[in-house]
Amino acid sequence: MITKQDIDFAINANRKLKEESIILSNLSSTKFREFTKNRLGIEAKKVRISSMKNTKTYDNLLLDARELFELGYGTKFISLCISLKYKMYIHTIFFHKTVQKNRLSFVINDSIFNQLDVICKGRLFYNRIARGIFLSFKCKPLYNLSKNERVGVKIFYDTPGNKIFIKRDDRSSKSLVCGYSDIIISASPIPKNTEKILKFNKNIYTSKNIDVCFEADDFGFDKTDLIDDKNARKLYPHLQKYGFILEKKRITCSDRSCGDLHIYRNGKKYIIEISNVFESPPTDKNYHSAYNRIRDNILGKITRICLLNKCNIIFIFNKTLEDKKIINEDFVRVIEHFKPNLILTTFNDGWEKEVANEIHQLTK
DNA sequence: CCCCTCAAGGGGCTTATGAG
DNA sequence: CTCATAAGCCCCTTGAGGGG
Repeated sequence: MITKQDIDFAINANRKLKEESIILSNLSSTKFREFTKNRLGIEAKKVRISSMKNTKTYDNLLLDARELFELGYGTKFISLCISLKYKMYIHTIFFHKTVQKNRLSFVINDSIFNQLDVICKGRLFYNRIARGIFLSFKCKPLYNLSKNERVGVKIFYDTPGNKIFIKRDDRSSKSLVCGYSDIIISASPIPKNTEKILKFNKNIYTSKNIDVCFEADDFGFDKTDLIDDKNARKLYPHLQKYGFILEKKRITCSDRSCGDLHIYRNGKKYIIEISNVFESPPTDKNYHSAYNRIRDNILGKITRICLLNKCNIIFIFNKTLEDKKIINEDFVRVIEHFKPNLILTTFNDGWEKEVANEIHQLTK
C-alpha cells in the first residue's frame, strides 16, 4: 500500500534534487545513492532487482508500483518513490517493463456513477498549446476548498463518455486547479471517442459538455451546501422536513430558465424560483424606471420558466409585489395566462420556515 | 458569467546502445 | 542475458488572461 506519506516524501526529495539541478530524467543510480546519503541520511542498498524475484518484498514492491501507476504517476516518479521507500535504486526501465501501461482501463467505470449525489455542468476542452484535454466546471464551495489546500482527485468516465466522476484521493497525481473563475482538472486519459471530437481539428478550440458527478460528502460537504442560490440554500433544509428530496443535478446561475431549486416529493417534480426583487429598494429619483425594471424582471422569469419547463412551478417573490406600482395591465394579463403558483413573503427573519410550510400546503 | 486562448516546464514513453 | 544510461519526441500539469 502506497501512502500519502510515501508520495509526499518522494515529492519533497524531487524538490531537493532540483535544488541540486538534478531532474528525474538525469537521475542515475550513483547520483541517487549520493543524494540519499548526503541529503536524507539514507544508505541505499546496491541490489540487483532480478535477485529478489519470488520474495515477499519483490511482490509488495510491484503492487506499490502498480498502485502509483493507477494514481497517475509514470515510470520516473515511480522509480524515485519506490527507490526511496525500499531504500534501493531501481531504474525506470524495470517499471516500464513490469507495470501495465493501459491507463484508460483504470478510468472507465460505469458502476461508480451509482454513488453520485451531485451533478454539475462541465466542459471538456482542448488546449492546443499544452496539447491536452481538460475539464472545467464551476462549484463555489469546491473552488474555495481547492484554493486553500491541494485537493487530489481521481477521475472516471462512463462508457459513452458523457459523464465524468471525480473522486477525492489526495495521493493522486491529479488535483483540482483553481482557474480564473472555475475549477480545472486535466482530463487525461481521454476515452478515444471523446478525444476524436475534441482533437478533430487541432487549430480549432472546441468543447464538449459533460456532467461532472461526485459525492458532496467526499469533499467534506453536505449536498445542501452545494445549492447555488443563496435563498434556495436557506429554504431547502425546511422543505426537507416535509419530505421533499433534492435533485442531484445542481442548478447554477447560468441555468436562467431552470429556476433555483429542483425538488421531488411522491414522484412529482417541483421547480422553485426565488427572487427577492426588493433586496435593494429603489431610490426616489429613478423610481419609475426601477419599478418598470422589476416588473419586467418578474414577468420575464415567469414567462421563461413556465414556458420551458413541464412540471409544477412555484414562484417566491417579495410581498411588496402587491404594490400597485408593479401591477399594470400587462402584468395582470401575463399572470392570467400562465397562472403560476405564487408565494409572497417579506424575506424577514424566519421567512424560509413559513414559505416551506406554504409550499407543503400547496402541494399536498 | 460563459466560453475561449495562451504558455512554461518537466515528466512520460520508447528505443538504441553499451556495460556488467 | 540483465540492467543502466542517454536521448528525443510526446504528453500532462499547473497556471494566467480576456472578449463578448
